[in-house]
Amino acid sequence: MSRARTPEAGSRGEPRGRTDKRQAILEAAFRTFARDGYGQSCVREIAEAAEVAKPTIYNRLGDKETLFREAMKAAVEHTADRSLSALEPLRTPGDDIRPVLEEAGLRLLRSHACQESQALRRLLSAEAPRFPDLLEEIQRVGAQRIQDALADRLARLVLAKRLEATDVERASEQFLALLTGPMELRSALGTRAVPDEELHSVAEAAVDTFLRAYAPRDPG
Amino acid sequence: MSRARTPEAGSRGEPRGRTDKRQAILEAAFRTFARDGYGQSCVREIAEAAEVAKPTIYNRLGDKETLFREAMKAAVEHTADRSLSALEPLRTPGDDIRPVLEEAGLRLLRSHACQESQALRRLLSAEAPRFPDLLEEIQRVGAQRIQDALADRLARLVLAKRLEATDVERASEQFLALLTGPMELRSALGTRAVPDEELHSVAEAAVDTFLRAYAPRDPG
DNA sequence: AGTACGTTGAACCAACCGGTTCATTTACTT
DNA sequence: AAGTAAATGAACCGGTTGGTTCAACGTACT
Repeated sequence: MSRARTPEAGSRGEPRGRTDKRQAILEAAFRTFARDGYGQSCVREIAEAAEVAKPTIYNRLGDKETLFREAMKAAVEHTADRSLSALEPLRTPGDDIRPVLEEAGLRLLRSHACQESQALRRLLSAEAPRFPDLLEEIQRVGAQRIQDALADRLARLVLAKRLEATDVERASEQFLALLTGPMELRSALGTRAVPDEELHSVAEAAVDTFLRAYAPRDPG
Repeated sequence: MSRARTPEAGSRGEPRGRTDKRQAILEAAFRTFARDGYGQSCVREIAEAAEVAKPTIYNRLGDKETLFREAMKAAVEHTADRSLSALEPLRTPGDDIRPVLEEAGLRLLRSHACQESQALRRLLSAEAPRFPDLLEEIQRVGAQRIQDALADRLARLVLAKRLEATDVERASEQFLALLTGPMELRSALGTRAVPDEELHSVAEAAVDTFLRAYAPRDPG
């Protein structure tokens, strides 16, 4: 039961069975960094958590700094994909757009409030001054992409006269702000797990305010 | 020109000239922690930045950890006071409440976007898992107090029929979310200075949406 | 003048960390 | 079965860190 975690990775195309170890290292590194912070983490502990020898880490990733970078990049792909898929309901709005907005909002919030996502933001925020390029890249494939995708969805709704927004970028930004803004305090900067009912009520309140501001005024 | 930085501190009442040194240490510590992070900062550098000998730090603050705690607590008092004073305009609303909301919003945003405040949030977010009690205290005297004070102001406006809100806590939370939420991306997690015009436009957009959602519907 | 206290610099300590080397073992390829 | 490449553990290295000790110094009170 020591290793052999391979789920069903084809392991073909890659030079050897190395991708398996690499992934294990990156996951353990992210967990360790998230728990102790970059400066307080030591490679030995990461190696232990990954059930891997220390030289293996340096062979595959060469450096504590690149180890950190790769672990962060791997983490953002997980979370961003999940957030993007949360926007799917907006593709098929019903008679009333409120339900799909609430559904999308709730799923965005769940993705935003999950442990991995919170740890990613905490770590990124912490090391941002020392890794400006990493910050730029992660913001681009993370938050920025979500905001742009949401703006696309909102633009469709505006064209269909289901929303009234002169600036969909602004609307997208504010919708996300209404969702994630309140989470900062409620989740204690990402250190407390927020129950799902609370996410639900935050999403509901966000959609409510959003619709009051952006729903078409019927008698116009 | 080596030391003698005392601006005009009376240095009377305190046991010795110690408060002066203590403050210098705390400020230098905060600057160093903000620049390098907690784990990467070393006490020697802090001592140099404070123009103080290393044993002096250990004499006065005993520990790197308590040094960090005290520096953080000192920083939050600065920033929280400034944010609280930003709410003053709401005490004297004119015929239209929009101008005072925009004024308060802009001042909140300026306080939120200043370097010290951003560094404080970054550091707090970074070390939150390791200092849960510190996080709790700072949130209480910082963000939570602002949100409560704003809720008080909004409650007055509701009573005066200038706003329509069934839940002023929620309204306060969302007003702050509309202000600070968009800043996360725009300020690159607090590492980029945001020009004042941009703060102005964010505040304007926030107030606009807020009023659309919470202004009394005249023909009701 | 004397004393008590805080500051200072320097040296010191034990522990730890990032990173490397190397001989040995494991496992896959042909 | 032979060969190759990766993984392993252990030891090792130079550098840094948090924290302490100590003798010398300055300064404020009495």
